[in-house]
Amino acid sequence: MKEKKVDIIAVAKAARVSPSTVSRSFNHPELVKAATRKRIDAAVRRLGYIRNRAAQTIHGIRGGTIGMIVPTVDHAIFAELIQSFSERVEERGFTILLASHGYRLEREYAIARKMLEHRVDGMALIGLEHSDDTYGLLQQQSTPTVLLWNYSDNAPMPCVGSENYQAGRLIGDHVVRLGHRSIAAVFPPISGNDRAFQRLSGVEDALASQGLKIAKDWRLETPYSVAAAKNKVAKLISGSRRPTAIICGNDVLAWGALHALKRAGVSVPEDVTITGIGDFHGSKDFEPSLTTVRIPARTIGSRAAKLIVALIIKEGAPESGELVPPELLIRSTSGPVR
Amino acid sequence: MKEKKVDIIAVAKAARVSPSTVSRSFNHPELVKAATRKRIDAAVRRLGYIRNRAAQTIHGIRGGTIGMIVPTVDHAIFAELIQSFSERVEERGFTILLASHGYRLEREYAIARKMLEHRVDGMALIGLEHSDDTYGLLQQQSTPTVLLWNYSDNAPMPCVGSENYQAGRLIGDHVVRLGHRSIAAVFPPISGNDRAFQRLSGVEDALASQGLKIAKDWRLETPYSVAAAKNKVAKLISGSRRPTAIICGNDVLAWGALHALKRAGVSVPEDVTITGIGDFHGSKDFEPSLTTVRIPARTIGSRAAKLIVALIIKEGAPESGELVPPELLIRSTSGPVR
DNA sequence: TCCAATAATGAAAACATTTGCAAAACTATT
DNA sequence: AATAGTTTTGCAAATGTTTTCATTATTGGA
Repeated sequence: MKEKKVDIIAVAKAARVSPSTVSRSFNHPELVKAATRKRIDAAVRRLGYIRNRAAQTIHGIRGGTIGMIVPTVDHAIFAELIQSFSERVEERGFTILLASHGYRLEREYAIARKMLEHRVDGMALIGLEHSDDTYGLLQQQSTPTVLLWNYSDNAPMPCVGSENYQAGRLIGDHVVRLGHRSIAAVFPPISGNDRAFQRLSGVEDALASQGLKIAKDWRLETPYSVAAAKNKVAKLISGSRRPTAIICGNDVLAWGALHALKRAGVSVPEDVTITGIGDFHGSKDFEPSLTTVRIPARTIGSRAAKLIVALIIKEGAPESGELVPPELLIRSTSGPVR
Repeated sequence: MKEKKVDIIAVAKAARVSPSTVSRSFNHPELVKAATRKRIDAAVRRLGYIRNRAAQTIHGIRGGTIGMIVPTVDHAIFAELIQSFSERVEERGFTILLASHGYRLEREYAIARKMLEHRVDGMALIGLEHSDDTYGLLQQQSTPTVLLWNYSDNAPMPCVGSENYQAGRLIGDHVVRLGHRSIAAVFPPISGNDRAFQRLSGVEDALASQGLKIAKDWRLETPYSVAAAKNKVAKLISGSRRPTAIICGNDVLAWGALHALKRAGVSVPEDVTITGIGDFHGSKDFEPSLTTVRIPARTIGSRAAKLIVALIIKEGAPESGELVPPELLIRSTSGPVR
């Protein structure tokens, strides 16, 4: 029966002050006498009062939420990114409103709109490829936005990330430098996924610089999963000709490849070189330890968090974004062609 | 300069109707004439108007957000859970407000409070172990809440998950049934982690039923990471005596163990049996394929989503929660003691 | 003790909506 | 053409806060 709604007025009554004073006691505590404040706090506790952010958001006050839209959360790499981003952003008093679009860009637009309805203070999107509608929406509302994961000098909005092209290039160069000429590639579908597309371009250009090319039937496309990659690669190596190197679009696919090879009794790197991209948790400790390109998700996440917060509270923010360079990690799964 | 704030009144003016009509056209479209609605829609588009959810939340209307607090997002298993939960919840028009507490229960309370300030429509927490304050808060505010991941008949709130004790028991029984007597365990820290604690209890009871016990120095505690587990296990097997089975608290730790063993040239399962818990993506396709207990994260996530939505929109919801049984998966890393 | 500062509080307007109720505009029926 | 009914619309009050401005209380000199 005590189900009376407890709002700031109820608190005011209980503390025998006016609502204004209660409000002030929250937002500008230095303006209210210590004794009064104590009385108010007591009332708050006694009544179990919880402030209504919605009501203050209405006054143009920041709500303290940042919208984040990712393709999916259950890829190791996004999970890492989300974690570091949200940690950093929480430290500064923000909470993230998270949603996933499953690689469907129209979904992304719809979600962004919804988040704007909730009056998020800022937005974080993955990658540089978004629908014109999405870009238009964000621009028109002039919502502080940061693009994560990918970096490009001429991105339409501040971005923090690596050049995925560069990552592909690094690994491609490494592989050709080892003398490989029969090279296969295993990549995720590239539609709606500019990261994958650019990595692949980087790899292709690296090969092309030596006049090399990936044969059509060695250009495998598989969903992001160990199982799928393992399958595809198992089939690949059972063929009559076998590549001497398999470049994978990310570490998860590389793990799949490694398992397929182990199962088939093919030794790595003696018989086949395998490479990944990403340097996910676990890649270093895989046996054999995976050669890959490190794209530092945690660093990106926390730099991006810092940037978006700066943009939101406008402290002469560097609107430009930040390039976090990828790094080639030569470990045990790659070796000279025998 | 067109920077005029565009609110419902601006739209009303542009469409030459009253604000009430605009509002109605959004919330009860059937009450406004088709022609008028069209005019309003046009105005909305022209002005780039975006509704202000905060202003409607104030009227007691549901905001369409569900708060979700997890220990961390970058553990494979939570990522999977979050993904399936959020997918299902988004289908029904909700968005999740996500935060992580890093296994610190006081943080969880603070976050929960903040989410309540944002007037989330419901809350989702991981596990059954929460501070009294948190439970009290949720109860007092009578916020629809669901506890994910763990199930217990006498949980104080509806929960959807598996009995982690049961999971531990299954794997423990399996291992002793294979004849193992020298058994080691590798588990994550159990403080603030009731899941891990219960799994371990299950395992211990299984062993105890045969009069077995895990030696103190074979009871390894390691953070959730392949690297850490690999390290610990490498040290373990280099000792003079070596266990014939290593039970790991989750699949990630088991992967670490497997890599350590491979590195040391110990064969699995001939020399040592390894088991995990969780059945994460990739465990089945590991070489050798990991024996584990499946705790179906996706199923749990989507059932929980369904439940919380039901609780929110009160459709005679089954307040009780749901038990999703774990399942023993005997694969290639476990075998009879030699 | 009185006055001027200064500190603390309250009243009322503002914020962007929704909604109950009443008025206005249509339709159909005679 | 008038009436009764029905559909659309607008007015005004309400929602839970914050904030500006004015008012009251307190304090420190003289």
